[in-house]
Amino acid sequence: MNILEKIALNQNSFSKSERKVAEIIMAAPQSAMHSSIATLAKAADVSEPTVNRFCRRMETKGFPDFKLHLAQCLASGTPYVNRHVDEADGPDAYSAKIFDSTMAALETARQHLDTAAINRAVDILTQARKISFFGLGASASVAHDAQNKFFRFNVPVICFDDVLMQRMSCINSSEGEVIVFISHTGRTKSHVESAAQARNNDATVIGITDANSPLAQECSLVLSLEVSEDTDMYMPMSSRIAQLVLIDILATGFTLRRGTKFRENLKRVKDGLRESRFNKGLRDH
Amino acid sequence: MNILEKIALNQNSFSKSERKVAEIIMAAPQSAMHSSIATLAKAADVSEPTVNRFCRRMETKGFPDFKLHLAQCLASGTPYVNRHVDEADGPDAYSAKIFDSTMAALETARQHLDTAAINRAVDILTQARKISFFGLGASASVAHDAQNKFFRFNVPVICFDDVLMQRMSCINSSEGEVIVFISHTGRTKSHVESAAQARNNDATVIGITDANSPLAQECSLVLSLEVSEDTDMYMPMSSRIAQLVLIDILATGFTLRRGTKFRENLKRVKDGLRESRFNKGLRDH
DNA sequence: AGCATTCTAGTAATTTAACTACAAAATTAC
DNA sequence: GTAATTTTGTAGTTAAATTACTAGAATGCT
Repeated sequence: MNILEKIALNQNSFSKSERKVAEIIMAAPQSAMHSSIATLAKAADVSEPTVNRFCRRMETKGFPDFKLHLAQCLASGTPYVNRHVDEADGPDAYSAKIFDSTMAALETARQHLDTAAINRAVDILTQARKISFFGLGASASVAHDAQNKFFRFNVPVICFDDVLMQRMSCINSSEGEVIVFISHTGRTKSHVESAAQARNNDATVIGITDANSPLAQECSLVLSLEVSEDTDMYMPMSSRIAQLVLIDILATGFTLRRGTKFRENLKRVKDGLRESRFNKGLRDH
Repeated sequence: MNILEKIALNQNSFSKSERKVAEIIMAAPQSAMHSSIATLAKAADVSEPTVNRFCRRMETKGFPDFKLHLAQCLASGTPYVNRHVDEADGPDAYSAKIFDSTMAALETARQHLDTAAINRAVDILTQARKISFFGLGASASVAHDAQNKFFRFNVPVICFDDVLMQRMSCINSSEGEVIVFISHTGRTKSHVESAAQARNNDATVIGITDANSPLAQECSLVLSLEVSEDTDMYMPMSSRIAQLVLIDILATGFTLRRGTKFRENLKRVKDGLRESRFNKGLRDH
């Protein structure tokens, strides 16, 4: 937890002078960071040891250490203590909050990433005869994106965002095929059933989903994304982004595994897009 | 520029003792951050003022200030100075690097965000009779995602990832319609032409694209995303993520503008998804 | 209500860290 | 090889942070 959040959280349990210190810091963390203990104490109208005690209560070694913590949590842009979008927020506020919560989600996702599982997934994908990506709702666009990425690798890849097509595809699946199910909750009935079907046909099933979900039970390999509390107001936000980054990681692992020669393919695809562009066309859409 | 990069950059122009200091810091920035000037001086086998002078040369106010800078650049996880994926990288390394570069991209995107433009875009979207999202290639999945989000708002929304459908749709467009073109480069010929067509029919054209592109010229409003150097190896990565976050921001702005009552709609949509789930179904896919 | 106990805050003293001024050594230029 | 300049270190100074102790406020108990 970052230090400003911690201050905000404990605000109730503070004593009178501690609250004064907290307020001064919260009001202008940037300037608090650059103040000496004496300056800050004067600003909060308390004594220096009070400030010091405050720092200690926040589980830091002392004032200088406290400033380091403060610096770290101010490092990434706006110090929004509360990442939840509020009704009264203007464009500045809600934009910053959404960026904040997205980045926080990515940070936790990174920390909980199981690179061994990723490595195994890359193994499986590189050896696949055919790769399918299945997603529904918000996860459908992630599946589309995955298709777009793996399509460039010149491997048979397909993407379905439709329950029936997914089911049919699973019924006809066979050994050597890899099916990647993308689902944040892992509780979509049709996904669970389709995954079971595919496993039955000896296809390999990879789940990008919650580790403790019914879908995870049916998978040969689970890539779980621990995303910090979804901040979304009734909409998937951070989870989706984390899934996309995971796709990027898998795609990168894939190209690295395939070696240098293979990467020339990618360049060809990219160059091939040029003529559909107005000059300067060096990048993708 | 972050302070570690700056040190790495100036490494050549350092004197003998300065280099010693630099090396100690680069080798263990985390511990340097928590050291006193005396400890660090001893570790580098130089005198204290040398360390102090080093800090000043790095354009900081002194040692404590230097430590703050250090803290800030160590704040977001691993201090990978080089974020580019290397052939020799293992799963740990490339995963970390992709997370790093994605987050760095979001950080720059946030800093360059034009919230006034966002506010205007929200204005336009809330008043639209019909909203269309157009994307091709990697941007197609962003368009799909946008559709998924705005669909929940119970407004007429459509998404095309096909050149011909996009063109036809533009030909039939009229006043009151809003068309959002998503394109990283803004140089896709068909997009530019379709946008011009739509403008001709008095439809409102919003571009999520490069501000200095041909497409931007044709737009009523441009939302540009300044994304730090794309780290991708022949594939779009960070740009896409930033676009999605922008969609989240627009969607959030939309719901806020529509007010509390409107938000009950969203809850209904969410609750409606329940029965397609195995118990515990509180979230989207 | 009054006394005691505990918790809180401030003063003053101490310790520690950071910085300055100056001098010596080393490097470079001529 | 000497002078000039740059680099580095020593010693002293100042400032900042922390500790120990004491006064005051709040709470609890009889």
